Amino acid sequence: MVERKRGFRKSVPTDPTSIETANKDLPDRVDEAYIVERIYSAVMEHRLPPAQKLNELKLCEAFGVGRMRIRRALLLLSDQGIVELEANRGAFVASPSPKEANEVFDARMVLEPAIARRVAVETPPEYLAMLKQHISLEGEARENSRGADLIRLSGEFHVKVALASGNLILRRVIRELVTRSSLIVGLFGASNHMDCPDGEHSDLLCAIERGDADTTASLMFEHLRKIKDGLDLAPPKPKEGDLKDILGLR
Amino acid sequence: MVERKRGFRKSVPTDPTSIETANKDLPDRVDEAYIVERIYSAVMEHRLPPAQKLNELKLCEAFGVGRMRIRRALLLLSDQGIVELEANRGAFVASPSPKEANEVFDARMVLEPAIARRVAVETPPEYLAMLKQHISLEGEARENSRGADLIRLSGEFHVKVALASGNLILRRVIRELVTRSSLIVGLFGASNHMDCPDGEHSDLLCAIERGDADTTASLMFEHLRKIKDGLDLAPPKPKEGDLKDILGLR
DNA sequence: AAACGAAAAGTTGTCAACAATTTTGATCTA
DNA sequence: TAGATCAAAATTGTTGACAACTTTTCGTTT
Repeated sequence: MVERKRGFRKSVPTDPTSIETANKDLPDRVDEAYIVERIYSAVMEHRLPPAQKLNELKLCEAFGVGRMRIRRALLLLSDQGIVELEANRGAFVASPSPKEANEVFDARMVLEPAIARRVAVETPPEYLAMLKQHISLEGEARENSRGADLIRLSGEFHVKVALASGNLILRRVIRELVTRSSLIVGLFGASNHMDCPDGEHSDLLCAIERGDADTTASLMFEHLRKIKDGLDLAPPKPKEGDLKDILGLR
Repeated sequence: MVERKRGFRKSVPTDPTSIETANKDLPDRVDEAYIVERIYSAVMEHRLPPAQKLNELKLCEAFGVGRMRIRRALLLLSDQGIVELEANRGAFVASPSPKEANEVFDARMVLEPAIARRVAVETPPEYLAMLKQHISLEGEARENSRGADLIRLSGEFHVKVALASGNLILRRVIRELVTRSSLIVGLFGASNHMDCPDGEHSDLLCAIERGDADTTASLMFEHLRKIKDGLDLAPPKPKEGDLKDILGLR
C-alpha cells in the first residue's frame, strides 16, 4: 500500500484572483463530485460571473488535484449547462443567451409548480421543519442586509422545496435549473434586484403547510413568472436601420 | 495542419458479442455525445442488459477512439444514472435497486403529467404531426409483432411528448428518466409484458389534440401508474425464517 | 502612433507508458 | 471433486510528455 502523495495542499500561495482559494480546508478525498459542487456553489452565490475563464492549471492548484480530475469535473459541468467548453480554448462559465434563459424559466414554470403541488399533498414533517427554518434564515438575511446570503438563499429555497418531495432526482433537476438561473439573473437581472420578491417564499410555505395543492402550484407559477418578468430578456434584434438610430445619424 | 490519424475504423474485426459492432458506419467525428447517444439507444432497446460490463478497450475498438473519449463518455453516463462506475472494477450498465426504481417512476409521475398538460395547452402543429406519426408507427410494430421496435417506440413516445413542449431541457430530463425506466422494466418487468398498454398512448394523443389539459395530465399519470404497477418491485425483505422456507426445510 | 506580422509563451487535447488493482487460470491439497 | 493458493494476465487509474492550437509580446513597417 503506497501513501498517495498530495503534498502541496495548504502551502500553495494562490493569488487572490483565483477561483478557489486553497485555504479553505479541502476534504481528504477530492473527487469530481466535490469539484462540481464547489463550482455550483460559486455560481449560485454570484461569485463566478458568466463567461469567467476557468483555467485548468489554476483549478488544479486550487483543489490540489491533477489535471484529469479537473477536466472530468468540467465535462460534467458542461453537460449540465453550467460551463461551456470551447475546443482548444478551454472552459468558461456559461453565459446563457436570452433564448436559453427563456428555455430555463419555461422549464421551471412547468416543473416546479408540479413539484410544489406534490409537496403540498404530502410532506414528511422533517422537511417541513427545514423549510420553516429556511424562511427565518431568509428573514434574517434580509433584515441584516446580507445581500450575498440573500441571493444564495433565494435560490436554495427552490432546491429545498424540491428536496421536500423526498425525491433526489427531482432535487437534482431543480438544482441544475436554479444554478443556471443564477447565471441568468446575473446577466439579465434588472437594476432593481427583486430576485425573489419579499414575502413570496413565505406565502408558498403557508400554502404548503395548509396542504392547499392548487394554491401552492399557482403561487409557484406566479412567483417564477414574476422573476422572469423582472429580467431584461430583450431579444437581440438587429433590425434594418438600427445602426443609424444607434449612431444618431437620422 | 496534420491530418489526424484514425486509421482502423471499418477494418477492425470485432467479435459479435461486443456491444457496438463497428460495421455500422460511424460519423466522421466521434465525440463523447455520440458515444453517450449510442449507449443510450442500446439501453432503450434492451440490447444492453443491466449489470452488463462495459469494457473500455472493447468500446475503444467499437467506436474507433482512444480510451480517453470512452472514459469521458462513461463518466457522463454514470452522472445520469445509466452506468455505474466501480473503482478499479470498471463500468457496468446500471441495475437499479427497487428503491431507485420507485424514485424514477415517482419522479416521472410528478413531471410528465405537468409536461403533457403544457403540451395539451399549446402544441406547435409540426410536433402534433410527429406524435400522430409515432402512434401509427406503434400500431404497425404491434401488428407485425416487431417486439423490439415496440419496446423502443414505447419509450420514445414519452420523449417525443416532452419534445412537443418545444423545450429541449424538458426533453432531456424525460429522456434520462425514460432510459432508466428501460433498465427498470428489464429488471422488474412482469412476465406479461404490458410495457405500455395498448391504446393508452393513442388516448393521450387524442386528449392533447382536443386541448383537454386536465384529461391529458390525468391520463399520463394513470398511464405511468399502470406501468409501475405492472412491475414486480417487491422490496428485498429477508424475513426471519425465510431461508428455511426457501430451502424447503419445514 | 497605429497596423501588421512573426516569434514566444501559455493553454488545451491526446497519447503512451506505468502503477495499482482485479480477474483469470493453473496447481496443489484434502 | 471441491476448495484453497498463488502466479500470470487483464483491466483500470494516473501521470507526464508532447503536439496542436491560441493568446500575448514585441519588433518592424507604413
